[in-house]
Amino acid sequence: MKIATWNINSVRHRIALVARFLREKQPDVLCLQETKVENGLFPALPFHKLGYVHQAIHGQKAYHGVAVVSRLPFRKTGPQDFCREGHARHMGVTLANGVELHNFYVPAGGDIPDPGVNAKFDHKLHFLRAMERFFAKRKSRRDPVLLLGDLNVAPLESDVWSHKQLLDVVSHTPVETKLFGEAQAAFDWIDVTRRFIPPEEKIYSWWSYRAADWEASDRGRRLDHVWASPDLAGALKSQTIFKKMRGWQKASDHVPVMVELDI
DNA sequence: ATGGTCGGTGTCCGA
Repeated sequence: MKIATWNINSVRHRIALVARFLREKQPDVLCLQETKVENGLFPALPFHKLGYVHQAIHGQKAYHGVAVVSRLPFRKTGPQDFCREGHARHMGVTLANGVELHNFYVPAGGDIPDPGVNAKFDHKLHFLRAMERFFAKRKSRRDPVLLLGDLNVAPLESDVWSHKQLLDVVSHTPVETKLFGEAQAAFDWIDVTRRFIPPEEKIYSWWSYRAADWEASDRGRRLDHVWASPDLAGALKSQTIFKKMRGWQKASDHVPVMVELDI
C-alpha cells in the first residue's frame, strides 16, 4: 500500500499536476492540504476518473482545507478537526483494511515567534498541544495509525538549510520543536522519513517561492511528515520525497512525501 | 541587511 501527502496550495489551480503525480506514482491514497476550496467546488471528477473514487473532503473558502482521495474504500470517515479557530485543518479516515489515517494541516504560525504579540503563533502552539493530547488519550489502543501532513515544523537540525539562522524563524524555533517532539513522544510515533534517512543527512520537502533559484540556493525545510504508530514498524518498506516536483511548471512550494507499507 | 513570490473572497490576507 502506498500513501502520499502533499500540500498542494490550491487543488483547483494544480489539478493537472496532481493528475500527473497520481498517474506516475500510483499512490493508493493521497492526503492533500491547502486545497483552498469549499466542498461544493472540490474537483471530484478528475480524481474519480483516475480511480480515486473514495473522497473525504473538508474544505472552506479560500484558505486551508484538507482532503483524502483514495482507490481503497473507507470503513469510516472522521473524526474531523482539531482547530480552535474553526479552520479546516484535519480529516481522519479509516481504510477498509483497518489502517486509520489522520491528515493534518498545522497552522503556519505567522512571522513573529512570540505568542504574546502574534495570535497566529499562539494558535500554532495550541494546535500542537491539542494534537499531543488527542493521541496521548488513546495510547493504550494499539491499532495501525498513520498521521500525515504539512505539520509546519522542521524538527531536526538537518531538516533546515541552516539550523543557526532558523532558530528564531517560525517553523524551527525551540518552543515549536519541543512541542513537536512531545506530540511525537505521546503516541510513540515513528518519523517514517527518518526511519529511512539518517538524521545527519539534510532533507527538505518545502522551498520558498521567494528564492530567485530554489534549486541553486536550496534553502529548504522539512515541513511535511508521515508518522506511523509503533505496531506499523515492521510494515514500513520505503519513503520518498519527490524533490524533482518542485521544478515542475506551476509547482507547489511543497513536494509530496510517499510511504510504502507491506499491508 | 533586505526583500524576494504565490493563490484566492485579489488592490489585502495568509503562506
